[in-house]
Amino acid sequence: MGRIPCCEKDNVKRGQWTPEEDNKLSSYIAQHGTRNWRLIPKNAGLQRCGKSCRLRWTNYLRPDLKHGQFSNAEEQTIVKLHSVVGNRWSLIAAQLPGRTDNDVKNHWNTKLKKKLSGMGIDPVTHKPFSHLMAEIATTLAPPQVAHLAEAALGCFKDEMLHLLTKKRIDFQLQQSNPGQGNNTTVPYSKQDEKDDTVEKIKLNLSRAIQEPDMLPLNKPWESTSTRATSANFEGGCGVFPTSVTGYHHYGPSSFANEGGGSGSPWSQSMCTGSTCTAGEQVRSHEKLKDENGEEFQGGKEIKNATSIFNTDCVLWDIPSDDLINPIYREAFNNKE
DNA sequence: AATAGTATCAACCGCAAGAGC
DNA sequence: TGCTCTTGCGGTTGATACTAT
Repeated sequence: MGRIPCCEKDNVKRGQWTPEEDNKLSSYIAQHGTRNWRLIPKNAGLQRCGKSCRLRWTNYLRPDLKHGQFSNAEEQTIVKLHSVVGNRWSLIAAQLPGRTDNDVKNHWNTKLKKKLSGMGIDPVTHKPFSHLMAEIATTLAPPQVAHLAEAALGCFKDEMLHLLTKKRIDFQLQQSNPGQGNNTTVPYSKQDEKDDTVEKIKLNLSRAIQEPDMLPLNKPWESTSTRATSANFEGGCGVFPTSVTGYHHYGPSSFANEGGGSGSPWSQSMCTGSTCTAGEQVRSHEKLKDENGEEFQGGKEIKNATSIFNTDCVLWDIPSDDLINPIYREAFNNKE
């Protein structure tokens, strides 16, 4: 028979809230609190679903909310946290007083994602993807590149292909004009040229081409052994699995050593094709282990999200200048 | 000035897990 | 232990505002 609806939809108003409705809800909650959202609309004289009331209150009416633009510092915080926890908007929002998960999510989707993408950084992995894909582009035929770009970077395929096209030209120019190859397309292209990670990835890409189906389906982190291991915290810091190089460290070191670390720049995209995020890899209810080997659970169980961030391995308990990708820093400093 | 395209963000949806019985 | 209800979450949608042509 399916799921029981949370309320009688026929008798429920939907869409934008009016000021009168806001007043009714606010004054009711001021008097009675927020216990039992199902009853609140009834008691407050609102023809709304309880869920809708809760959302309106938490995302808009709550008196402690900020409604203005995101500050530079807030944006930096979002980017940093997203690089560690992925799309765990509630966790990120918990670090930003006055901001809701919806705010953060919207801001990420409408502004920050594009900003990073425009900077040549994959917003999913927070790694500069251009140098890697350019390497691949020099060795593979375009259809293969397109296929792999899609598999590896999912929803950023278009941006990637754009960069690839540009990069291929740059590389060709570089090769034909040695010494003049001033590649300004994307930051970090020089720094990682010898990165053996690239070689490893290329090797795996070659294998992927031979077995195209493996890309979206191969989810090693779902296997019992890998899953268990990947959920562990190494030394108290987050370690994410990669199907290519073992583990990708998503802690300060990987920022400090951007692009030169042991992790695969595309490991996260690789893992689920188009929609994988760090958050999906450390699912909210997976058991995690802290540095003492004690289990805890991510996400919803952690009512006070700061508990994660106040451990000995506080990823951002470090001066932001030491932590954040220099590319980010530059971009944020140039923030319009 | 009109229209089309794009960006923004409030609101909705379904799912999953916790709480309580 | 299992069921129901409630709550929280992340993804998605749609209305509106804004910009370009």
